[in-house]
Amino acid sequence: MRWQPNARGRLEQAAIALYGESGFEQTTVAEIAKRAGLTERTFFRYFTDKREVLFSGSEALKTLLAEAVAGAAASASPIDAVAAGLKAVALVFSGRHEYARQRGSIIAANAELQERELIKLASLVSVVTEALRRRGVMEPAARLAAEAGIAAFHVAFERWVDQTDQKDLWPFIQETLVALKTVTAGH
Amino acid sequence: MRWQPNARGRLEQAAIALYGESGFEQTTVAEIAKRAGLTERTFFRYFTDKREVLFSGSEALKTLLAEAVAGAAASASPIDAVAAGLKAVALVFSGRHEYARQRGSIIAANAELQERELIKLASLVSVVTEALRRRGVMEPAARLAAEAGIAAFHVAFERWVDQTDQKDLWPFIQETLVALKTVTAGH
DNA sequence: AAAATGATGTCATGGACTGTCGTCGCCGGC
DNA sequence: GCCGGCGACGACAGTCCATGACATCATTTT
Repeated sequence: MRWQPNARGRLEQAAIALYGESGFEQTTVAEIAKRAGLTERTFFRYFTDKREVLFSGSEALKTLLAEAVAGAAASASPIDAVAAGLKAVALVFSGRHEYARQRGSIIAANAELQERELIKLASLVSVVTEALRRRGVMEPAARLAAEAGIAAFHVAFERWVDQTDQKDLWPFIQETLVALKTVTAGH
Repeated sequence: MRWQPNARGRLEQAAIALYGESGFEQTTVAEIAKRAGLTERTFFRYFTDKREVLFSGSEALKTLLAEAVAGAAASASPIDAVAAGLKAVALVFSGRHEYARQRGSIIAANAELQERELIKLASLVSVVTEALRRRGVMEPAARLAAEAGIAAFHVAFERWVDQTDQKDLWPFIQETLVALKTVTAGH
């Protein structure tokens, strides 16, 4: 075999390790590649940019979310369909609390990474909006339900990451959705 | 006088013009500086990066928003205080519809710019959250009201930009807030 | 066994950003 | 009025991210 297997995985591991050890800005792509036993050029064949290493999972999340929203009970209201989607997403994170925490602290330390995180969340909003539209929800309700749901998810996720007791993400999302409902009601 | 006045303004004008003419990625900082009669190095003395030119106004928006939320009637609910803040912001955009449209189309054409736009919106969320906290609103209500309000603003702003008839932004925000309330109510 | 394929390396280049230092008008103290 | 500091800018060199073009070579196909 001419090359070691799983080049992508090695790059990913090397990158996350270095981002954690030295910080995102301080680590160069050349260093990542070297630790993975590859070249800088090869890094960019697997990841479009230095940030994308930390976000490659988001594609799978999009399809999962889209399908779960689409598959919600036909009788479910828009926001409940979104909630069903978020529940499916929450399941994926069970047992990944520690990973989410590490990744979160890397991202929290760098503005560029926060930008990327936000655009990934925005792409989730798009996907959910589209799924709701297919369920027959009209604009702007579809977009707003998606925005509200993803915002709740975001807040709930941060709260979940910031504590150690509760393993499951879903209860956090549920609580947050209820709180959101209360707050938008206006009294 | 050794140099022409208003270096910053000239850079801003040059940049926006070039971004509009040739696209954001295609225009180099060297070109911008040259058109402004300055050097690349000077560009980076005024703007932290190539994108920031299009977002320098957001700082003023933050303070305006914070003060308007803080200054809302003491009896106002959290979401109404946010709405009061958004109303103040909306006023700023009266008469800037055309500018908003141009700027919006530049941003829509480039993912990096969308990332920056999103982080600026996120910073508005932070500011509003903080203002609500000072009003005595507890977490997570403060954060959620801020997220919901800014999401509504975002949606309303896009709708406002995408049409030509209605000059005022505020009615769009009002409608969107009502729609959000309906959608989060869940039926 | 020759040819196509695919993963990687090598080389070269452009462009964003940064550090450093030099220049030179301007301004305040004296 | 002279002088030294200050502020705004230019000049220059350097780093790193990112990408294109092409070479290499094991594996697979035919």
